[in-house]
This record gives sequence, structure tokens and C-alpha cells, in this order.
Amino acid sequence: MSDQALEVIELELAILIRRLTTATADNRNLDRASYLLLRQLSESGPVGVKTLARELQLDVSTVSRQAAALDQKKLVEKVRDEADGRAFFYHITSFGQEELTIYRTARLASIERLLTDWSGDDTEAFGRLLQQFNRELRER
Amino acid sequence: MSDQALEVIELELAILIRRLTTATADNRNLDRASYLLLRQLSESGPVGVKTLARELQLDVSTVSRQAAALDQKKLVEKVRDEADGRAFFYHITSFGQEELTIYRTARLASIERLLTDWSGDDTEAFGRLLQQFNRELRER
DNA sequence: AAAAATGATTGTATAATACAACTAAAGGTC
DNA sequence: GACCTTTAGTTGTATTATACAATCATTTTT
Repeated sequence: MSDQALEVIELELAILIRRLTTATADNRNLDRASYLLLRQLSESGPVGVKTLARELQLDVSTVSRQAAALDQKKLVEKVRDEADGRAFFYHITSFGQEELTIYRTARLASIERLLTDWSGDDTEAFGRLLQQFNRELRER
Repeated sequence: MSDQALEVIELELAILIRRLTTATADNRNLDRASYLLLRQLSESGPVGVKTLARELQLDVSTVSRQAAALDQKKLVEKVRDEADGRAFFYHITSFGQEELTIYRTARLASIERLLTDWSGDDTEAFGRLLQQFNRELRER
């Protein structure tokens, strides 16, 4: 591997994180954390915080708070597990699904705006490599 | 642009930010914020917080606190501007330079570990595309 | 000399996270 | 079936990174 390429990745990752951490903060709708959680719930169906925490690789306490916030905003519903008095299922409400779609569409549009001048090849490669990189992060 | 690629980028960026935000938190040396600031000082020479804030695209108050923290740890030195009683210059100390090198080397190594199985082409492309993406974020 | 602008700091607030302590329920073991 | 242990979840506390608003002390402009 070229040292040059590695150095570029190292620096640009640091910059990217900071840029995106703040860029997504000034936003009235869903914050980043809620977004990923809601997305997960939308995909994985009704599950409890423990499962969510495992899937999202977050601490259970973090997910518990995030889920409570979503519940507060009526984006999800928390239902008791009849079979296990300790457990709950969270499931996304139709309002939550709508909000998720709205937010996601807006996100897609703003990223698309950034990439207007990119070639199809670069766009495709960027997606693929990000995905690959996240996989490495997840697995190691 | 393919919608498919855009959707991948959208999701993977969200995941990446979260992953890296937390991954870099559990680290005893330099935190991410200090790292970028120290790096900037190492490159741009002695400047005040206002200039740094502009270069790093952060609020002046944020940089002021970060710089104070670096000063506290003797990584930088804060010197009065003789010509302007309001202003200061921060410049990196030799200790700061050493710490920066140590930290950066460690970062490079851990990223290299993630990328061991990557082809040279992919590595190069990932660096180039990240850089390009950051440029878009900066400019728009 | 007074008013306006500027460089920097400090007060306050918010978001995202982790770890540790705790509560309540369920499951085993004898 | 009483007692320990494990498990699902919540809450307390702390940390990091950030922004905006208020303030202070100088410098510049009028």
C-alpha cells in the first residue's frame, strides 16, 4: 500500500468526521442518532433495546435514551412483551415512517447536490469503498 | 447519477460518522479535536484563534477552548502579539510536535491495519474520493 | 475623546455517548 | 417453593465536541 494514499485517508477521515458531526447538528427534524435508530427499527421490525444496541453497536443505555426520545415524539411505540415482563418491543409508527422518509429524502437530496459534478464511476466507487471501510471497522 | 449509489453513500456516511465519533473517543493521547488543531498549528505556523477558527471552519469559542487545553498540556505556547494587545499567537512546542508525530503514527498504523486486504487501486481511490468529498463540503 | 470594530474568553446550552448502579422480572437449583 | 443468578431495561453521572450570546480589553475610526 502506498504511504501517500494512507496519509490522505488518515487526514481526510479526521476532517470528514468533524465536518459531518457539526453539519448534521443544525437540523430541526431528526438528529443523526434518531435517524439511524429509526431506520433500524423500520428495517428490523419490533425489537427491544438490547437487540437494537447490538445491531447498532451502541451501549444499551444510549439506545434506551434514544428510544425514549423517539417514543416521546410519537415516532415509535413501546409495547410490553406479553411473554416476558421485563422486555419491550419498539415499533415504528406510521408517523415515524413518514418522518423517516421525509428526512431521508432531504438527506439524499443534499448529498446529491454535493455530488452533482461527480462521474458515475466515482460516485459508485465512493459508495462501495465507504461500505467496505465500514465493514472493516465493524469486523475488526 | 445512479440512485443506488447515492443511497449507499447516504447510509454509509451516517454509519461511518457514528462509528468513528465513538471509536476515537476511547483514547488516552490526543483527542480528535486537539489533533486537528495541533496539526493545523504545525503546518500554518503561529496564528491566533480567529485565523485557526477560519481555517478549521469552527466557531472561535470552540478553538479558544481547544487551544487553552493544548496550552495546559504544554503542547502549544501562547505568546502575546507585541503589535496588538488583544491578540496572541499560538505556536506548537517541540513536545507538541513529538506528541503529534506519535499520535499520527499510531493513527496511520491502525488505519493501515484496517486496509490490509485492500488493493492499491481501492486504497488510492478511497483517499482521493474522501478528499474530493471534503472539498465539496467545504465549498458548498 | 467618544463610538465602533476586533481578538479573545467565558457562560450557557445541546447532542451523543459510555460506564456504573439500580430495579424488576425470569430461570435454575436444591 | 425459597433463594441465588441472570437478564432487560432505566437512570445517574461524566466526558467530549460543539455553537451562540455576552463580555472584556484593546485598537481603529470618526
